[in-house]
Amino acid sequence: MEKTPHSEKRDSYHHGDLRSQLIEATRALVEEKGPDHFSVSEACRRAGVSTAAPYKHFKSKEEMLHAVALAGMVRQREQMLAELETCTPGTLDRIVAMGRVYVRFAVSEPGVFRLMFGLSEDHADHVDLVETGDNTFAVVQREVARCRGSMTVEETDVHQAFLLWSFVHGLSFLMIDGKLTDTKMPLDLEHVLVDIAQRVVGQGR
Amino acid sequence: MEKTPHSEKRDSYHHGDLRSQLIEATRALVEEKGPDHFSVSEACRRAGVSTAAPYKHFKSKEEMLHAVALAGMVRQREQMLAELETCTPGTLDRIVAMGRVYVRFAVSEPGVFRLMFGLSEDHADHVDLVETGDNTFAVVQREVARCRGSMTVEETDVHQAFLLWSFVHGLSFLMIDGKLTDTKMPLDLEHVLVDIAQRVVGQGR
DNA sequence: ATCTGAAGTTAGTATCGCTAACATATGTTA
DNA sequence: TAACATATGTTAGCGATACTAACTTCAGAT
Repeated sequence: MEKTPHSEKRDSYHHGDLRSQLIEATRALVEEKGPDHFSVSEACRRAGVSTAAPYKHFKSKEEMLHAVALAGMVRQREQMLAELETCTPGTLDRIVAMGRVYVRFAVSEPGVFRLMFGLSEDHADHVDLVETGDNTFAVVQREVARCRGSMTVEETDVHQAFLLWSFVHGLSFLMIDGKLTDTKMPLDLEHVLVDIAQRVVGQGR
Repeated sequence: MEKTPHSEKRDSYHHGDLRSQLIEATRALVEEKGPDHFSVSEACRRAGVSTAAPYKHFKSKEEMLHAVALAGMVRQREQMLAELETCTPGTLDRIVAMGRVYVRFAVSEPGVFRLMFGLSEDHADHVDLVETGDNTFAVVQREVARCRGSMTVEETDVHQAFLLWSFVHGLSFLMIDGKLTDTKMPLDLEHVLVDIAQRVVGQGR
């Protein structure tokens, strides 16, 4: 009674793992075609089920995309924490590392990144998305405070963390939008990240 | 033989001004429903024509959205140049003013702003979009150079202009995505813009 | 052994993007 | 002025899509 991996034919009427396989199919399609050209039908074809099946697990197309977006935020956060492990505490290195992860994620998963931020969906009413985002942002704030040698987050830390976030967020979008062709804007990412970290965190205020 | 304004019934078989009215209807709908919930049919209803009519003027839905995006970029650029008129040359004021316009545009026309940047469409192959964007960016570079007291744009100016652009771009997206609820992040936009301008342009490198 | 509910299916609806074929008006030219 | 060519509308229809309703399958609890 082997379970069906990916999109192969089932031997049993029930699928067994449809929800997570639909999420994976959705994620893959969002990357391949872009979030605005994703279709539920195609995800169904990949998962090898009828087009009505998803509605036993999600109440709409939007909810499927939402699940993918949430998984993306969690992944992004995990990558961030992992990268932090490699840097010594209280240094600018850690700020730079977080920015590197942010941009790297956007570039390697532009479809999901757009889902997480670029869509017109009002994310404000999706509590889980907001919470995960806040959670990640809190990590940045903490690191900024530590650069100051403080263990508690003050208002200046929030301010600086916010400047950093805006910057890497914009940088990520510009990169995945192809606004930075190598010809007209040769970009040394590492250099830029260090530069901005110094300008923002390196000199207080 | 009065021409039909907006979506009222025509007295003649031909519309007379369909192309521009479709663009306007598209723009309005993109704002109201978001770029991802725009439909050609609905634009047709607004313009008071059949659903096949647009295809005499645009070859696809994408091209309609593209036209709206382009118009948006032009509008944004015009607002920028207008605002510059009000500031004395060679001052940080001008940098701040451009940032203010950028963010203000995004906030007041989030739908169009997302069309201009947030979509997965590969804008790189739409020459007109790229050119308009480059054109606007060149203005920023020039202003940065002038802050240095130089009339010619050097590499450092390009670098700094790029940092500024990334920042306001990210800030704009975070704002329209509702990531900055007033409660958790009370944002004094003007203060933030001045701060970032000083950090980036105010001290060379 | 039966019942119940979760998780599939088929079939069908409304909407959408787009095309083909046809209709109408307008401006050019004989 | 009449005929034609062209631009710009229309209707009708196709295939894809999101979603629902009603039915089927199957596993687990009693």
